[in-house]
Amino acid sequence: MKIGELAKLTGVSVRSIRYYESQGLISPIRQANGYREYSPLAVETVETIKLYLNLGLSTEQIAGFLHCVLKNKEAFCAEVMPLYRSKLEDIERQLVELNQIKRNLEERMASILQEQNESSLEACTLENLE
Amino acid sequence: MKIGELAKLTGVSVRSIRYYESQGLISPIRQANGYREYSPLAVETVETIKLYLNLGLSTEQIAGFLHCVLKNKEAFCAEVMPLYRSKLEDIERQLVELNQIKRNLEERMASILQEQNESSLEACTLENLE
DNA sequence: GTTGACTCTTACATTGATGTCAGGGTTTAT
DNA sequence: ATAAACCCTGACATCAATGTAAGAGTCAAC
Repeated sequence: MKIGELAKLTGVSVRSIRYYESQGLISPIRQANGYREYSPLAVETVETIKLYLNLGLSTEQIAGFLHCVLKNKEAFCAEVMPLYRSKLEDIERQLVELNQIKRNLEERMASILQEQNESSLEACTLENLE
Repeated sequence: MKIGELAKLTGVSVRSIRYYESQGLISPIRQANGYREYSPLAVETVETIKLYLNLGLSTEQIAGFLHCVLKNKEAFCAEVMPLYRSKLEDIERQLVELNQIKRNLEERMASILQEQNESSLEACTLENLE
């Protein structure tokens, strides 16, 4: 099949499929006219790439084990587990950082609201005294 | 003071201070020789910029309220609270997304470990039968 | 044989704060 | 007066996947 059809079948843009090729993730043969020709298996390949990209892995990381996981179960690809571990550590670091920022934001918001309340209380008191 | 001194006092690189200026966050006067001249108050300005950057706000957003918060308490700067709210929403979206990815990763890791365990159990059984 | 729908390659844009470098002026201390 | 240390502007690089567009070739249908 041609690249446009592969794009439709997978929901991935033509641009992205060509990019995956430039990163060594997929290698279509070329027809006499220069068009890329994909086997039906390419659909699974692209779906697999999508899956790993959605897990936050980079194309470079995916390139390291894609061949293996297309032929075997993940459990038999030794490269996968260490990547998952380090990705998980990344994510946990990001979660810590985001939660820290979140707490800081919430504290600042709370203190703004408190100051505003105090101001309106003052105002009310003044009004009451008048 | 000159830019190098301001950089040392604040721990912010000269490059970044110039960048803040290009974004309209700080406006030193120029000496006859073209050098930037900062008042002592610039230290507080840069520290304040740092604080908001660390909260994840962009220089563009900071530009919208920096003048106000340098003169008043945050609670009196109407622009601040809406920004905090939308930033908090951003962060909560990111937390949801990261947690989703984390769960997916952990599931995949668990199933890999399980398959590997099953494999080694099989192996052991075979050995025992020999 | 012409038009429309594909395809090709190449290349720039996106995002945003920061690093770094080049080429050139200024100041300060020796 | 010279060297070291500073300052200036301008510009490119970073990260990474994707969008977009130009200019050109191919193919199918009418």
